[in-house]
Amino acid sequence: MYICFMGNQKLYKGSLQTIILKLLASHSKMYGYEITQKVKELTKGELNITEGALYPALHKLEADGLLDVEVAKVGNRLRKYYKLTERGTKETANKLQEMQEFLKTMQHLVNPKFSVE
Amino acid sequence: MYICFMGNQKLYKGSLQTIILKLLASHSKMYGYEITQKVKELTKGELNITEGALYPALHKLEADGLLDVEVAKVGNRLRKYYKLTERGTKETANKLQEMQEFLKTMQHLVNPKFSVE
DNA sequence: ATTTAATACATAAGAATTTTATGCATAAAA
DNA sequence: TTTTATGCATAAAATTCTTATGTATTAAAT
Repeated sequence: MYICFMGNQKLYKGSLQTIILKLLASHSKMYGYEITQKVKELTKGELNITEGALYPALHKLEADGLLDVEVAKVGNRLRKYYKLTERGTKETANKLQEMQEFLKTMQHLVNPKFSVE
Repeated sequence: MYICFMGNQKLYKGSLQTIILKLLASHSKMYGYEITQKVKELTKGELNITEGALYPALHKLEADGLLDVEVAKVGNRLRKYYKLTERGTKETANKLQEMQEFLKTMQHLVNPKFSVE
């Protein structure tokens, strides 16, 4: 199921990596499907990460040495648990700082209070 | 000149249209180069809109009926002044609301205060 | 009992948006 | 007088995401 009904979904472009890293900084160990559900929950359904975006992103973060993977078998089903590497932890701090900067800047740019300057 | 040295430039992906529309809502009439300079000023150099992104974006907004264009000759040089159409004004309100929603959601997602839930 | 929905992974084609790289031209400043 | 700033434009490549599939197990609903 890949229902993306939100009109502003495209605003999230570029922030997926940061979201994943932040979640793993908070939860220490998560698997893909769990991440999608947690994001959906935390955003009250506003953001639905699709598998087509999530899995390639996880693979890239792993390839970049920011995540370690650990395969687990639950019942008869496969799970891939991801967690931050040391480098991943450092990079998370950087990305979160950049995100805060971005949010602050955008907040200022679109602030209804500022008019003609 | 297309110097984009900011590391988090990619976070702005998807928000260019909204930025342009908001500026035109505040300034009533602007030309392309002016927009790049105003954004650079307002963001203290954090965001540098490149021409390769700006001009196609302006053309698309015009094609979508959100902007009207008016050509002016200043000295011997050309300027294309853009302003919001009626539809553009409505769409700006929508996009700004979506942006506020996005910023609020992201703020919550990356808030350092929230940890394991 | 059996179909549907949820869980869990994956990838590939296409779309959208942006960066990078040019190109042209005028005006101001070094 | 060469460089920088102003002012427009487009095209190739990169990036990132959506959409569309594919496979398979488990739980829930009919």
